[in-house]
Amino acid sequence: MEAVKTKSNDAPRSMPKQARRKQLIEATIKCIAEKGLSGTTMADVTQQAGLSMGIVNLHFETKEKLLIETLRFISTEYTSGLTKIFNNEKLSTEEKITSHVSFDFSRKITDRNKLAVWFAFWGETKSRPTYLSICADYINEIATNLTKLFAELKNEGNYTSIDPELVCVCYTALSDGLWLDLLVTPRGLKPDQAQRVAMHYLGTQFYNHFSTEKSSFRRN
Amino acid sequence: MEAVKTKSNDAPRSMPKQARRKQLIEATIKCIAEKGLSGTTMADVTQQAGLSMGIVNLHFETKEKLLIETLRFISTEYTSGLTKIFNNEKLSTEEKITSHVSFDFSRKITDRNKLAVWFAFWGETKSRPTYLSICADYINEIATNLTKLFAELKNEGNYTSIDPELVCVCYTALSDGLWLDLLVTPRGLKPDQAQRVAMHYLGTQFYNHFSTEKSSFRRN
DNA sequence: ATAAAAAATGAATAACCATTCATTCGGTTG
DNA sequence: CAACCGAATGAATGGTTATTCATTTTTTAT
Repeated sequence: MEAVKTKSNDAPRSMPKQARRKQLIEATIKCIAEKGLSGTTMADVTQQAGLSMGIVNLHFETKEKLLIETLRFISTEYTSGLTKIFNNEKLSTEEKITSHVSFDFSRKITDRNKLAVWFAFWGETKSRPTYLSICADYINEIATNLTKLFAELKNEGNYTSIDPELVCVCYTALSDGLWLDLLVTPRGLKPDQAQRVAMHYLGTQFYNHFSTEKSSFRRN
Repeated sequence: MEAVKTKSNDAPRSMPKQARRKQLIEATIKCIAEKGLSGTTMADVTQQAGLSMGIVNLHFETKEKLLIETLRFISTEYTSGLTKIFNNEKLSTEEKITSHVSFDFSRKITDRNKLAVWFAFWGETKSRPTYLSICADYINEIATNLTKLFAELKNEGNYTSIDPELVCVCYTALSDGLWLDLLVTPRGLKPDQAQRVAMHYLGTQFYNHFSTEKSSFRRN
Protein backbone atom coordinates (compact mmCIF):
# COMPACT_ATOMS: atom_id res chain seq x y z
CA MET A 1 0.00 0.00 0.00
CA GLU A 2 2.81 2.39 0.78
CA ALA A 3 3.48 4.34 -2.34
CA VAL A 4 6.59 5.85 -0.88
CA LYS A 5 9.54 3.48 -0.69
CA THR A 6 13.01 4.82 -0.22
CA LYS A 7 16.29 3.04 0.25
CA SER A 8 15.89 1.63 3.72
CA ASN A 9 12.99 1.27 6.12
CA ASP A 10 9.32 2.15 6.08
CA ALA A 11 9.74 5.57 7.60
CA PRO A 12 13.29 6.42 8.46
CA ARG A 13 13.62 9.62 10.36
CA SER A 14 16.45 10.57 8.10
CA MET A 15 14.07 10.87 5.18
CA PRO A 16 14.62 14.24 3.52
CA LYS A 17 12.07 16.90 4.34
CA GLN A 18 10.84 17.03 0.79
CA ALA A 19 10.12 13.31 0.71
CA ARG A 20 8.16 13.40 3.92
CA ARG A 21 6.06 16.23 2.55
CA LYS A 22 5.37 14.25 -0.59
CA GLN A 23 4.39 11.26 1.49
CA LEU A 24 1.89 13.36 3.37
CA ILE A 25 0.51 14.90 0.21
CA GLU A 26 -0.02 11.47 -1.28
CA ALA A 27 -1.77 10.35 1.86
CA THR A 28 -3.98 13.43 1.54
CA ILE A 29 -4.90 12.54 -2.03
CA LYS A 30 -5.90 9.07 -0.95
CA CYS A 31 -7.97 10.43 1.92
CA ILE A 32 -9.78 13.00 -0.19
CA ALA A 33 -10.63 10.26 -2.67
CA GLU A 34 -11.86 7.93 0.05
CA LYS A 35 -13.62 10.33 2.40
CA GLY A 36 -14.14 13.52 0.43
CA LEU A 37 -12.60 16.90 1.11
CA SER A 38 -15.07 17.67 3.86
CA GLY A 39 -14.53 14.27 5.43
CA THR A 40 -10.77 14.09 5.68
CA THR A 41 -9.33 14.88 9.07
CA MET A 42 -5.76 15.32 10.18
CA ALA A 43 -6.05 12.01 11.97
CA ASP A 44 -7.08 10.35 8.69
CA VAL A 45 -4.16 11.79 6.78
CA THR A 46 -1.50 10.97 9.34
CA GLN A 47 -2.86 7.48 9.86
CA GLN A 48 -2.94 6.90 6.10
CA ALA A 49 0.70 7.95 6.02
CA GLY A 50 1.49 5.65 8.92
CA LEU A 51 2.69 8.53 11.02
CA SER A 52 1.55 10.34 14.13
CA MET A 53 -0.90 13.14 14.72
CA GLY A 54 1.33 16.16 14.98
CA ILE A 55 3.29 15.46 11.85
CA VAL A 56 1.26 17.59 9.46
CA ASN A 57 1.58 20.67 11.59
CA LEU A 58 5.30 20.04 11.79
CA HIS A 59 5.72 19.94 8.03
CA PHE A 60 2.89 22.14 6.75
CA GLU A 61 1.95 24.32 9.70
CA THR A 62 -1.80 24.00 9.17
CA LYS A 63 -4.31 21.75 7.50
CA GLU A 64 -5.26 24.47 5.06
CA LYS A 65 -1.65 24.77 3.91
CA LEU A 66 -1.46 21.02 3.42
CA LEU A 67 -4.52 21.21 1.20
CA ILE A 68 -3.07 24.06 -0.83
CA GLU A 69 0.15 22.14 -1.32
CA THR A 70 -1.85 19.13 -2.40
CA LEU A 71 -3.62 21.16 -5.07
CA ARG A 72 -0.29 22.61 -6.13
CA PHE A 73 1.15 19.12 -6.32
CA ILE A 74 -1.40 17.73 -8.76
CA SER A 75 -1.39 20.95 -10.76
CA THR A 76 2.36 20.83 -11.12
CA GLU A 77 2.37 17.17 -11.99
CA TYR A 78 -0.09 17.90 -14.77
CA THR A 79 1.47 21.03 -16.22
CA SER A 80 5.03 19.75 -16.02
CA GLY A 81 4.04 16.66 -18.00
CA LEU A 82 2.47 18.82 -20.67
CA THR A 83 5.29 21.33 -20.73
CA LYS A 84 7.74 18.51 -21.33
CA ILE A 85 5.77 17.48 -24.39
CA PHE A 86 5.44 21.04 -25.62
CA ASN A 87 9.18 21.65 -25.31
CA ASN A 88 10.24 18.37 -26.86
CA GLU A 89 11.90 19.48 -30.08
CA LYS A 90 12.00 15.97 -31.47
CA LEU A 91 8.24 15.96 -31.88
CA SER A 92 6.35 17.42 -34.79
CA THR A 93 3.36 19.64 -34.10
CA GLU A 94 1.03 16.79 -34.88
CA GLU A 95 2.94 14.46 -32.54
CA LYS A 96 2.87 17.03 -29.77
CA ILE A 97 -0.88 17.23 -30.01
CA THR A 98 -1.40 13.47 -29.97
CA SER A 99 1.06 13.20 -27.07
CA HIS A 100 -0.90 15.86 -25.24
CA VAL A 101 -4.10 13.89 -25.67
CA SER A 102 -2.43 10.63 -24.69
CA PHE A 103 -1.13 12.30 -21.57
CA ASP A 104 -4.55 13.68 -20.70
CA PHE A 105 -5.94 10.16 -20.66
CA SER A 106 -2.93 8.30 -19.33
CA ARG A 107 -3.16 6.12 -16.24
CA LYS A 108 -1.23 8.65 -14.22
CA ILE A 109 -3.70 11.41 -14.93
CA THR A 110 -7.00 9.55 -15.03
CA ASP A 111 -6.32 7.78 -11.73
CA ARG A 112 -9.69 8.12 -10.04
CA ASN A 113 -8.12 9.21 -6.78
CA LYS A 114 -6.58 12.18 -8.48
CA LEU A 115 -9.71 12.97 -10.45
CA ALA A 116 -11.62 13.08 -7.17
CA VAL A 117 -9.08 15.57 -5.85
CA TRP A 118 -9.37 17.81 -8.90
CA PHE A 119 -13.12 18.01 -8.64
CA ALA A 120 -13.02 18.45 -4.88
CA PHE A 121 -10.89 21.56 -5.28
CA TRP A 122 -12.79 22.86 -8.27
CA GLY A 123 -15.91 22.69 -6.18
CA GLU A 124 -14.35 25.04 -3.66
CA THR A 125 -12.71 27.56 -5.99
CA LYS A 126 -15.60 29.97 -5.70
CA SER A 127 -15.12 30.31 -1.96
CA ARG A 128 -11.33 29.98 -1.78
CA PRO A 129 -9.41 32.63 -3.73
CA THR A 130 -6.17 30.74 -3.21
CA TYR A 131 -7.52 27.64 -4.93
CA LEU A 132 -8.90 29.77 -7.73
CA SER A 133 -5.61 31.49 -8.38
CA ILE A 134 -3.68 28.22 -8.48
CA CYS A 135 -6.18 26.86 -11.00
CA ALA A 136 -6.15 30.03 -13.08
CA ASP A 137 -2.38 29.83 -13.34
CA TYR A 138 -2.16 26.34 -14.77
CA ILE A 139 -5.18 26.86 -17.01
CA ASN A 140 -3.63 29.91 -18.63
CA GLU A 141 -0.28 28.26 -19.10
CA ILE A 142 -1.74 25.24 -20.81
CA ALA A 143 -4.17 27.23 -22.94
CA THR A 144 -1.39 29.40 -24.29
CA ASN A 145 0.71 26.43 -25.32
CA LEU A 146 -2.14 24.42 -26.76
CA THR A 147 -3.50 27.32 -28.77
CA LYS A 148 -0.04 27.78 -30.25
CA LEU A 149 0.06 24.14 -31.30
CA PHE A 150 -3.32 24.37 -32.99
CA ALA A 151 -2.27 27.55 -34.78
CA GLU A 152 0.86 25.81 -36.03
CA LEU A 153 -1.04 22.81 -37.28
CA LYS A 154 -3.50 25.11 -38.98
CA ASN A 155 -0.66 26.67 -40.95
CA GLU A 156 1.12 23.43 -41.69
CA GLY A 157 -2.04 21.80 -42.92
CA ASN A 158 -3.44 24.79 -44.75
CA TYR A 159 -6.68 24.70 -42.87
CA THR A 160 -8.39 27.95 -43.65
CA SER A 161 -11.41 28.16 -41.43
CA ILE A 162 -10.03 26.97 -38.13
CA ASP A 163 -10.01 29.23 -35.06
CA PRO A 164 -7.16 27.88 -32.89
CA GLU A 165 -8.42 29.60 -29.79
CA LEU A 166 -11.88 28.14 -30.23
CA VAL A 167 -10.44 24.68 -30.74
CA CYS A 168 -8.35 25.07 -27.59
CA VAL A 169 -11.34 26.09 -25.49
CA CYS A 170 -13.41 23.30 -26.96
CA TYR A 171 -10.78 20.61 -26.56
CA THR A 172 -9.98 21.66 -23.00
CA ALA A 173 -13.62 21.68 -21.97
CA LEU A 174 -14.14 18.32 -23.64
CA SER A 175 -11.20 16.85 -21.82
CA ASP A 176 -12.39 18.15 -18.45
CA GLY A 177 -15.85 16.82 -19.12
CA LEU A 178 -14.50 13.42 -20.03
CA TRP A 179 -12.62 13.37 -16.75
CA LEU A 180 -15.91 13.96 -15.00
CA ASP A 181 -17.34 11.02 -16.89
CA LEU A 182 -14.44 8.83 -15.77
CA LEU A 183 -14.97 9.96 -12.19
CA VAL A 184 -18.72 9.62 -11.79
CA THR A 185 -19.54 6.78 -14.15
CA PRO A 186 -16.64 4.38 -13.69
CA ARG A 187 -18.74 1.64 -15.26
CA GLY A 188 -19.06 3.71 -18.40
CA LEU A 189 -16.22 5.06 -20.46
CA LYS A 190 -12.73 3.71 -19.95
CA PRO A 191 -9.75 6.07 -20.32
CA ASP A 192 -8.83 4.77 -23.77
CA GLN A 193 -12.40 5.24 -24.97
CA ALA A 194 -12.41 8.75 -23.58
CA GLN A 195 -9.22 9.40 -25.46
CA ARG A 196 -10.90 8.27 -28.66
CA VAL A 197 -13.75 10.68 -28.04
CA ALA A 198 -11.27 13.50 -27.67
CA MET A 199 -9.52 12.49 -30.88
CA HIS A 200 -12.88 12.32 -32.59
CA TYR A 201 -13.30 16.03 -31.93
CA LEU A 202 -9.82 16.91 -33.14
CA GLY A 203 -10.57 14.85 -36.23
CA THR A 204 -13.49 17.13 -37.04
CA GLN A 205 -11.08 20.07 -37.12
CA PHE A 206 -7.87 18.65 -38.52
CA TYR A 207 -9.40 16.05 -40.78
CA ASN A 208 -6.18 15.50 -42.74
CA HIS A 209 -4.15 14.78 -39.63
CA PHE A 210 -6.37 12.91 -37.24
CA SER A 211 -8.23 10.15 -39.01
CA THR A 212 -11.77 9.63 -37.81
CA GLU A 213 -11.45 5.88 -37.63
CA LYS A 214 -14.63 3.99 -36.79
CA SER A 215 -14.92 4.32 -33.05
CA SER A 216 -15.27 1.12 -31.08
CA PHE A 217 -16.47 2.64 -27.87
CA ARG A 218 -19.51 1.57 -25.96
CA ARG A 219 -21.16 2.63 -22.73
CA ASN A 220 -21.84 -0.05 -20.10
CA MET B 1 -42.63 49.08 5.73
CA GLU B 2 -43.49 47.24 8.94
CA ALA B 3 -47.19 47.85 8.50
CA VAL B 4 -47.38 45.78 5.35
CA LYS B 5 -48.50 42.28 6.04
CA THR B 6 -49.26 39.82 3.32
CA LYS B 7 -49.53 36.11 3.45
CA SER B 8 -46.23 35.73 1.64
CA ASN B 9 -44.34 37.52 4.36
CA ASP B 10 -40.78 36.81 5.43
CA ALA B 11 -41.41 33.65 7.31
CA PRO B 12 -45.00 32.92 8.18
CA ARG B 13 -45.31 29.77 10.21
CA SER B 14 -48.16 28.68 8.05
CA MET B 15 -45.80 28.24 5.14
CA PRO B 16 -46.35 24.76 3.73
CA LYS B 17 -43.75 22.21 4.71
CA GLN B 18 -42.55 21.92 1.15
CA ALA B 19 -41.89 25.64 0.85
CA ARG B 20 -39.87 25.76 4.05
CA ARG B 21 -37.77 22.88 2.81
CA LYS B 22 -37.15 24.68 -0.45
CA GLN B 23 -36.17 27.81 1.43
CA LEU B 24 -33.60 25.84 3.40
CA ILE B 25 -32.28 24.14 0.29
CA GLU B 26 -31.81 27.47 -1.41
CA ALA B 27 -29.99 28.79 1.64
CA THR B 28 -27.79 25.72 1.45
CA ILE B 29 -26.94 26.40 -2.18
CA LYS B 30 -25.93 29.93 -1.33
CA CYS B 31 -23.80 28.77 1.57
CA ILE B 32 -22.03 26.07 -0.43
CA ALA B 33 -21.23 28.66 -3.08
CA GLU B 34 -19.97 31.14 -0.53
CA LYS B 35 -18.15 28.92 1.92
CA GLY B 36 -17.64 25.64 0.14
CA LEU B 37 -19.15 22.29 1.03
CA SER B 38 -16.63 21.69 3.79
CA GLY B 39 -17.16 25.17 5.16
CA THR B 40 -20.93 25.33 5.48
CA THR B 41 -22.30 24.77 8.92
CA MET B 42 -25.84 24.36 10.17
CA ALA B 43 -25.55 27.78 11.74
CA ASP B 44 -24.60 29.25 8.36
CA VAL B 45 -27.53 27.68 6.59
CA THR B 46 -30.14 28.62 9.14
CA GLN B 47 -28.82 32.14 9.44
CA GLN B 48 -28.82 32.51 5.65
CA ALA B 49 -32.45 31.42 5.70
CA GLY B 50 -33.20 33.87 8.51
CA LEU B 51 -34.39 31.09 10.78
CA SER B 52 -33.21 29.46 13.96
CA MET B 53 -30.69 26.73 14.62
CA GLY B 54 -32.88 23.72 15.13
CA ILE B 55 -34.89 24.22 11.98
CA VAL B 56 -32.87 21.99 9.69
CA ASN B 57 -33.12 19.04 12.02
CA LEU B 58 -36.83 19.64 12.24
CA HIS B 59 -37.31 19.52 8.49
CA PHE B 60 -34.48 17.26 7.31
CA GLU B 61 -33.48 15.28 10.38
CA THR B 62 -29.73 15.59 9.73
CA LYS B 63 -27.27 17.76 7.89
CA GLU B 64 -26.34 14.90 5.60
CA LYS B 65 -29.97 14.52 4.54
CA LEU B 66 -30.21 18.22 3.82
CA LEU B 67 -27.20 17.92 1.55
CA ILE B 68 -28.67 14.95 -0.25
CA GLU B 69 -31.92 16.82 -0.81
CA THR B 70 -29.95 19.77 -2.11
CA LEU B 71 -28.24 17.59 -4.68
CA ARG B 72 -31.58 16.07 -5.59
CA PHE B 73 -33.03 19.55 -5.96
CA ILE B 74 -30.56 20.79 -8.51
CA SER B 75 -30.61 17.47 -10.32
CA THR B 76 -34.35 17.56 -10.59
CA GLU B 77 -34.40 21.17 -11.67
CA TYR B 78 -32.01 20.29 -14.46
CA THR B 79 -33.60 17.08 -15.68
CA SER B 80 -37.14 18.37 -15.47
CA GLY B 81 -36.21 21.32 -17.64
CA LEU B 82 -34.71 19.03 -20.23
CA THR B 83 -37.53 16.53 -20.07
CA LYS B 84 -40.01 19.29 -20.77
CA ILE B 85 -38.13 20.14 -23.94
CA PHE B 86 -37.80 16.53 -24.95
CA ASN B 87 -41.53 15.92 -24.52
CA ASN B 88 -42.65 19.11 -26.22
CA GLU B 89 -44.38 17.82 -29.33
CA LYS B 90 -44.51 21.24 -30.92
CA LEU B 91 -40.76 21.22 -31.41
CA SER B 92 -38.93 19.57 -34.28
CA THR B 93 -35.93 17.42 -33.54
CA GLU B 94 -33.63 20.21 -34.54
CA GLU B 95 -35.48 22.67 -32.32
CA LYS B 96 -35.35 20.28 -29.41
CA ILE B 97 -31.60 20.06 -29.71
CA THR B 98 -31.08 23.81 -29.91
CA SER B 99 -33.46 24.27 -26.98
CA HIS B 100 -31.47 21.71 -25.04
CA VAL B 101 -28.28 23.66 -25.69
CA SER B 102 -29.93 26.97 -24.84
CA PHE B 103 -31.15 25.49 -21.60
CA ASP B 104 -27.70 24.16 -20.72
CA PHE B 105 -26.31 27.68 -20.92
CA SER B 106 -29.29 29.62 -19.64
CA ARG B 107 -29.00 31.98 -16.70
CA LYS B 108 -30.88 29.59 -14.49
CA ILE B 109 -28.42 26.76 -15.09
CA THR B 110 -25.14 28.62 -15.36
CA ASP B 111 -25.74 30.58 -12.18
CA ARG B 112 -22.32 30.36 -10.55
CA ASN B 113 -23.82 29.47 -7.20
CA LYS B 114 -25.38 26.38 -8.66
CA LEU B 115 -22.30 25.48 -10.67
CA ALA B 116 -20.33 25.57 -7.43
CA VAL B 117 -22.83 23.18 -5.93
CA TRP B 118 -22.60 20.75 -8.84
CA PHE B 119 -18.84 20.58 -8.64
CA ALA B 120 -18.85 20.36 -4.86
CA PHE B 121 -20.98 17.24 -5.04
CA TRP B 122 -19.16 15.75 -8.00
CA GLY B 123 -15.97 16.03 -6.00
CA GLU B 124 -17.49 13.85 -3.31
CA THR B 125 -19.16 11.19 -5.43
CA LYS B 126 -16.27 8.80 -5.06
CA SER B 127 -16.66 8.69 -1.32
CA ARG B 128 -20.44 9.01 -1.06
CA PRO B 129 -22.39 6.23 -2.79
CA THR B 130 -25.63 8.16 -2.32
CA TYR B 131 -24.33 11.15 -4.25
CA LEU B 132 -22.99 8.86 -6.94
CA SER B 133 -26.29 7.11 -7.42
CA ILE B 134 -28.24 10.36 -7.66
CA CYS B 135 -25.81 11.57 -10.31
CA ALA B 136 -25.86 8.29 -12.21
CA ASP B 137 -29.64 8.48 -12.38
CA TYR B 138 -29.92 11.87 -14.00
CA ILE B 139 -26.96 11.22 -16.28
CA ASN B 140 -28.54 8.09 -17.68
CA GLU B 141 -31.90 9.71 -18.16
CA ILE B 142 -30.49 12.61 -20.09
CA ALA B 143 -28.10 10.51 -22.15
CA THR B 144 -30.93 8.26 -23.29
CA ASN B 145 -33.06 11.16 -24.46
CA LEU B 146 -30.25 13.08 -26.08
CA THR B 147 -28.93 10.06 -27.95
CA LYS B 148 -32.42 9.51 -29.29
CA LEU B 149 -32.55 13.08 -30.57
CA PHE B 150 -29.22 12.75 -32.31
CA ALA B 151 -30.31 9.46 -33.89
CA GLU B 152 -33.47 11.12 -35.16
CA LEU B 153 -31.62 14.05 -36.64
CA LYS B 154 -29.19 11.64 -38.25
CA ASN B 155 -32.06 9.97 -40.04
CA GLU B 156 -33.89 13.17 -40.94
CA GLY B 157 -30.73 14.73 -42.35
CA ASN B 158 -29.38 11.64 -44.04
CA TYR B 159 -26.10 11.84 -42.25
CA THR B 160 -24.39 8.53 -42.88
CA SER B 161 -21.33 8.46 -40.71
CA ILE B 162 -22.64 9.85 -37.44
CA ASP B 163 -22.60 7.77 -34.25
CA PRO B 164 -25.38 9.27 -32.10
CA GLU B 165 -24.04 7.71 -28.94
CA LEU B 166 -20.60 9.16 -29.54
CA VAL B 167 -22.05 12.59 -30.24
CA CYS B 168 -24.06 12.37 -27.03
CA VAL B 169 -21.02 11.48 -24.94
CA CYS B 170 -18.99 14.18 -26.62
CA TYR B 171 -21.62 16.90 -26.32
CA THR B 172 -22.31 16.07 -22.67
CA ALA B 173 -18.65 16.12 -21.74
CA LEU B 174 -18.18 19.37 -23.61
CA SER B 175 -21.08 20.94 -21.83
CA ASP B 176 -19.80 19.84 -18.41
CA GLY B 177 -16.34 21.13 -19.25
CA LEU B 178 -17.74 24.48 -20.31
CA TRP B 179 -19.54 24.70 -17.00
CA LEU B 180 -16.22 24.24 -15.30
CA ASP B 181 -14.83 27.05 -17.40
CA LEU B 182 -17.69 29.31 -16.33
CA LEU B 183 -17.08 28.39 -12.71
CA VAL B 184 -13.33 28.75 -12.42
CA THR B 185 -12.57 31.46 -14.95
CA PRO B 186 -15.46 33.88 -14.58
CA ARG B 187 -13.39 36.53 -16.36
CA GLY B 188 -13.13 34.26 -19.37
CA LEU B 189 -16.04 32.79 -21.29
CA LYS B 190 -19.50 34.14 -20.76
CA PRO B 191 -22.49 31.81 -20.93
CA ASP B 192 -23.49 32.88 -24.42
CA GLN B 193 -19.98 32.34 -25.68
CA ALA B 194 -19.90 28.91 -24.08
CA GLN B 195 -23.15 28.16 -25.86
CA ARG B 196 -21.56 29.09 -29.15
CA VAL B 197 -18.68 26.72 -28.46
CA ALA B 198 -21.16 23.94 -27.86
CA MET B 199 -22.99 24.74 -31.08
CA HIS B 200 -19.67 24.81 -32.89
CA TYR B 201 -19.23 21.14 -32.01
CA LEU B 202 -22.73 20.21 -33.08
CA GLY B 203 -22.07 22.06 -36.30
CA THR B 204 -19.18 19.74 -37.05
CA GLN B 205 -21.56 16.80 -36.88
CA PHE B 206 -24.82 18.12 -38.29
CA TYR B 207 -23.37 20.59 -40.75
CA ASN B 208 -26.61 21.02 -42.65
CA HIS B 209 -28.58 21.93 -39.55
CA PHE B 210 -26.30 23.95 -37.33
CA SER B 211 -24.48 26.57 -39.31
CA THR B 212 -20.90 27.16 -38.23
CA GLU B 213 -21.19 30.90 -38.29
CA LYS B 214 -18.00 32.83 -37.65
CA SER B 215 -17.57 32.72 -33.93
CA SER B 216 -17.19 36.02 -32.17
CA PHE B 217 -15.95 34.72 -28.90
CA ARG B 218 -12.84 35.90 -27.14
CA ARG B 219 -11.12 35.06 -23.85
CA ASN B 220 -10.44 37.90 -21.43
C1' DA C 1 -62.66 32.75 22.69
C1' DT C 2 -60.31 28.72 24.20
C1' DA C 3 -58.04 24.61 23.68
C1' DA C 4 -55.24 21.59 21.16
C1' DA C 5 -51.84 20.95 17.66
C1' DA C 6 -48.12 22.33 14.97
C1' DA C 7 -44.05 24.96 13.99
C1' DA C 8 -40.16 27.26 15.45
C1' DT C 9 -36.78 28.65 18.81
C1' DG C 10 -32.12 28.66 20.85
C1' DA C 11 -29.59 27.46 25.02
C1' DA C 12 -27.45 23.32 26.42
C1' DT C 13 -25.12 19.12 25.23
C1' DA C 14 -22.05 16.01 23.37
C1' DA C 15 -19.13 14.75 19.69
C1' DC C 16 -15.54 15.94 16.83
C1' DC C 17 -11.26 17.76 15.39
C1' DA C 18 -7.12 20.94 14.52
C1' DT C 19 -3.38 22.33 16.98
C1' DT C 20 0.04 22.39 20.73
C1' DC C 21 4.07 21.00 23.12
C1' DA C 22 6.46 18.26 26.65
C1' DT C 23 8.54 14.09 25.81
C1' DT C 24 10.72 10.31 23.22
C1' DC C 25 13.39 8.53 19.55
C1' DG C 26 17.24 7.99 16.27
C1' DG C 27 20.97 9.47 13.89
C1' DT C 28 25.24 12.08 13.97
C1' DT C 29 29.44 13.89 15.69
C1' DG C 30 33.59 14.33 18.18
C1' DC D 1 30.45 5.98 23.80
C1' DA D 2 28.29 10.17 25.29
C1' DA D 3 26.30 14.29 24.30
C1' DC D 4 23.64 16.68 21.15
C1' DC D 5 19.97 17.92 17.99
C1' DG D 6 16.45 17.65 14.76
C1' DA D 7 12.52 14.67 13.76
C1' DA D 8 8.54 12.48 15.38
C1' DT D 9 5.14 11.32 18.83
C1' DG D 10 0.50 11.49 20.92
C1' DA D 11 -1.98 12.91 25.09
C1' DA D 12 -4.02 17.09 26.37
C1' DT D 13 -6.28 21.41 25.04
C1' DG D 14 -9.55 24.41 23.32
C1' DG D 15 -12.41 25.80 19.76
C1' DT D 16 -16.08 24.44 16.64
C1' DT D 17 -20.28 22.38 15.32
C1' DA D 18 -24.30 19.01 14.78
C1' DT D 19 -28.00 17.68 17.39
C1' DT D 20 -31.40 17.71 21.14
C1' DC D 21 -35.45 19.16 23.51
C1' DA D 22 -37.91 22.03 26.93
C1' DT D 23 -40.09 26.20 26.03
C1' DT D 24 -42.39 29.71 23.25
C1' DT D 25 -45.08 31.26 19.39
C1' DT D 26 -48.49 30.70 15.95
C1' DT D 27 -52.19 28.36 13.61
C1' DT D 28 -56.27 25.60 13.48
C1' DA D 29 -60.35 23.45 15.33
C1' DT D 30 -64.23 23.61 18.28
